[in-house]
Amino acid sequence: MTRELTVGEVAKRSGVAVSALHFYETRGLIRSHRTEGNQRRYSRDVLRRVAILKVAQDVGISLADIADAFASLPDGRTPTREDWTRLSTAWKADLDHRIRQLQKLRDGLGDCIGCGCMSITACPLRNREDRLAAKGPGAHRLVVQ
Amino acid sequence: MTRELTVGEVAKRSGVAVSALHFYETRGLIRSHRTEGNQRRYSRDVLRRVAILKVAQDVGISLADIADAFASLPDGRTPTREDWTRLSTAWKADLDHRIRQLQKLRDGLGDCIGCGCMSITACPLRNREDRLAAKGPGAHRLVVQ
DNA sequence: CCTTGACCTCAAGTTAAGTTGAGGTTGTAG
DNA sequence: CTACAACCTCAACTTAACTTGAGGTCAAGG
Repeated sequence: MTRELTVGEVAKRSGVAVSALHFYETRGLIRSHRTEGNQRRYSRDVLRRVAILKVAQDVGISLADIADAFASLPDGRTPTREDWTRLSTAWKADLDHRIRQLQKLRDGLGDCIGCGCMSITACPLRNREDRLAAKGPGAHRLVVQ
Repeated sequence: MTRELTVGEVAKRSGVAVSALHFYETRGLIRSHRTEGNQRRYSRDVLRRVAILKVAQDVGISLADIADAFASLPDGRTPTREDWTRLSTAWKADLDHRIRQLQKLRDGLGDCIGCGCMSITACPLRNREDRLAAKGPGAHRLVVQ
């Protein structure tokens, strides 16, 4: 019952495609070992990894950043409660930050988009507009759902 | 002083690259008219459009969706306060929704990632895990910063 | 007039996060 | 022992949102 899982089983249980699991593996997000016949076998905690991966991804964290966070998890053994807690703490700060940003935006929009305040210097949107000039052309922005 | 703007000026003021402005134009997000010598000229309200575009993009709204929203803006004339307010209202609902989702996630993570509750059926993460199987392989997810 | 910087178009390249397909192997059920 | 589903690898394709480059035009200063 606490048998190891095949890719197909993990795919079914976690809701991601087999090809996505292969891909995550190349990115170091999950690991597996192989049977005699070269087929992947996963230990059960891969399910938790994938679940957390998806949740993080949904809130706009890139796979690269998730990989960085996962790097703090132990390599050889199944993560303990403490290991996950460390991650949780890191995520929580990030989520708090994102929530604050969204709230700022929502409130800024409520006050500003329709208010005609583009002409006054106090408007967040207007500020944004002229301040960002410094950033100039840069790298691609990420994409998230 | 209320002269029209060149691409370079808009780029500098709005903090996006000239190439990005060209690109937005092909996507119908902004418009310009041409001088005798075929150079673009923008009316001042393009600055507001771009500012809002970037803000919306930052919170994870795709250009396609932004274009949809912008489609409700008047074609010929400069948008009025009412026009922007309509947009603002649409954004606000979306932002509220996103904020609620993030909060749910943050709280869920706080309770769940480190709690070892993967084994009990009440855990949001665990539920997510097995419920999503229905979705199966699907379209790409978007990417946003 | 000529140079120099800003513009123009169009095609091709880039990154993220996967998917799709071809060609071949494994494992299990009948 | 033979189907047939599930697995394997590797290369190529996809989408979003741009950037980069090539090859050529426009405009303002000296």
